[in-house]
Amino acid sequence: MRLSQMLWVTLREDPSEAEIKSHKLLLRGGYIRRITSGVYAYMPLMWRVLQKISWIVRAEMDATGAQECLLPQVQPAELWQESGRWETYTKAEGIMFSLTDRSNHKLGLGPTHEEVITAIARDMIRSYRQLPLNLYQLQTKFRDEIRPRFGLMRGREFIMKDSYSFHSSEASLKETYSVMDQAYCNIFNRCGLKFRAVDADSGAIGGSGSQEFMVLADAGEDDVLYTDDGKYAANVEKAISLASDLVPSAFTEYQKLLTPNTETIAKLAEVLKCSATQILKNVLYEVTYDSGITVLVLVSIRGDQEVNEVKLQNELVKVAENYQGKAVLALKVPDPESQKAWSSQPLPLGYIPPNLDDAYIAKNPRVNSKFLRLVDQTAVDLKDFVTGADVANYHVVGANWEKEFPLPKLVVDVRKAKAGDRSVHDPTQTLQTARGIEVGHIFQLGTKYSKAMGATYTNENGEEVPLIMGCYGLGVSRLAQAAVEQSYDKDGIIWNVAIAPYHVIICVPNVKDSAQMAVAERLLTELNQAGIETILDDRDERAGVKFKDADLVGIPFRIVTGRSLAEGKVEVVNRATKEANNIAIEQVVDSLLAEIFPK
RNA sequence: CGGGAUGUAGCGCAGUGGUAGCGCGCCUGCUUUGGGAGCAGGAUGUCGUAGGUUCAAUCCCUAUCAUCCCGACCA
Repeated sequence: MRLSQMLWVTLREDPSEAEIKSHKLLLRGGYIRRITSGVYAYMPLMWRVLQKISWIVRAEMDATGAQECLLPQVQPAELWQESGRWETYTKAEGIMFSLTDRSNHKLGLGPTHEEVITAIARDMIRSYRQLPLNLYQLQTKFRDEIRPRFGLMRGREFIMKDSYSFHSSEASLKETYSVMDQAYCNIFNRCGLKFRAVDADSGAIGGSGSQEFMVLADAGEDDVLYTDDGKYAANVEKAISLASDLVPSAFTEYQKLLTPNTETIAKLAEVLKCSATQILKNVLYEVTYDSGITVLVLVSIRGDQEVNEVKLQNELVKVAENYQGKAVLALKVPDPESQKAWSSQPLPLGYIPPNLDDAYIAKNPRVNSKFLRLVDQTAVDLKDFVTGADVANYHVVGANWEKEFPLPKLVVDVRKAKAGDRSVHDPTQTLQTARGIEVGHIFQLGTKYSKAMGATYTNENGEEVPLIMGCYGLGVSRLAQAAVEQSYDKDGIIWNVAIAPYHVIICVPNVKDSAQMAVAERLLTELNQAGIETILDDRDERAGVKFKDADLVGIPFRIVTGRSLAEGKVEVVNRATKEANNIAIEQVVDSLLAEIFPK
């Protein structure tokens, strides 16, 4: 390929729309163009990178015995209604693009493919003899994200590898799950990424065990907690830890104290000269179920701890049937405006007790007449604690469960683990924190979808039972940008050889010098014939421009057919190290073969 | 969905109640040819869109659309 014939435009300055380095570099390097929010065109260089990653993914997936297929992007609402996800994926914060066809049928653009694959499995898998089975596809996914951002990091249209496995036993599922775990590690290693596998929440996809693969980078959207011994790593959404020790309370007598201007725990602890661990914090949430019922949730938790909303949401899903629902549509901390909508009188914000009276909300038909009261495990052990007095500017001290306040019946773990906490597996280890970009997520789904959609097979005993499933996702386009986020310098991108759009770029300092061009043409042919993907910068530009552009796009090796030609040599420069060597023209191919495909 | 910001040439940005400019890029010519060259000449704009105020609006007002950022943050 010759650059003079390629549609390729680099930018000197950072586009104002980009915030993080990888996004700026991909735009400046002419790799991507934004078409609308969260939707990008992949230009020729980008497409080569994506293809490289795709081939690595295919190779590793095929090696596990998985089979590639291609499922439809246009999916009927009926399938999603069967699984129970149509509502949660299209209403409220739902992320599925949905549409209606000419005959008034509802359709959705596939954000994921559990429904489609389960429908196929239901039709095609009849016997345990066909199991286990693992199908995968590489395809564009559509998700109407609440807030697309950072270029390919969170797009509304993106490329994903997803696979789905089917089993006749939990043991078989776990075996494939662990094979996928290994395959993912192989993929990320081959792409040259620094990553970490972490315990994860399974979210709306559902199921039991799940693990995320995080590319470590400060621009990542996820917080990862881990221990230095390498034995524990988890997404903060899922992470567990030991809470700090409870400081015994000095308040032995129950009394009500005037505590003005202590709406926050920090101020209260300062005024009362007590530890935040002795305070019982009562946090109000507003949850809306898919049944349309809104419930006000009062979470009591130790003052020094915070609520993990993902864990809280999982608890709320467990009790959804009490409110005729199956799923949570929205969960939020109500702001003063929405409080007005349902409270009969102003709430004593900052001074709320765990037994906040249902009378505040009982008269409003728009919300459930009673608070749903939850208490976090950490708060159950509190003695002689401090909490709100249900009146502005007053707190009570020396309070106890079942004496002044009834202990809520629902005891849950909704505590957010944080850096510095002691680890559960080894209390001498403390949790460290890092930012990560989620590029892969593997799940043990179990029978959630097969049961909902009636995907069964006949087992050894002649019984008809639901298929046991696993699913495994990998963000191809996100991985590409994550690789950039992890590997660049002041001059531009530094691609790993395995996923670089080309291995080598030949820069001709002066295209009007026929000797330079002749050598460049010869090397272009020889290198490509040797399997080294090479591009020739034959544009009529000055050398400096070509060097800047070559650095910006990050091709791993640069050949310069310049002044060293006098000695029958060309200069070979390593993009990552900037190391330059003059190598005899005849030896260039062998030398680069050794660098690019080391034994 | 809430909050904030921005829409002016391909990109980055100025600017003004009297019909618009800078840098880079682009085109032509000459010179130059190892780290985004120099000189000379040139082209490019419904000033996001729609209303309103005004003798006059890119500028002021209203609405709308788009894009980006922050938040779904704890009593």
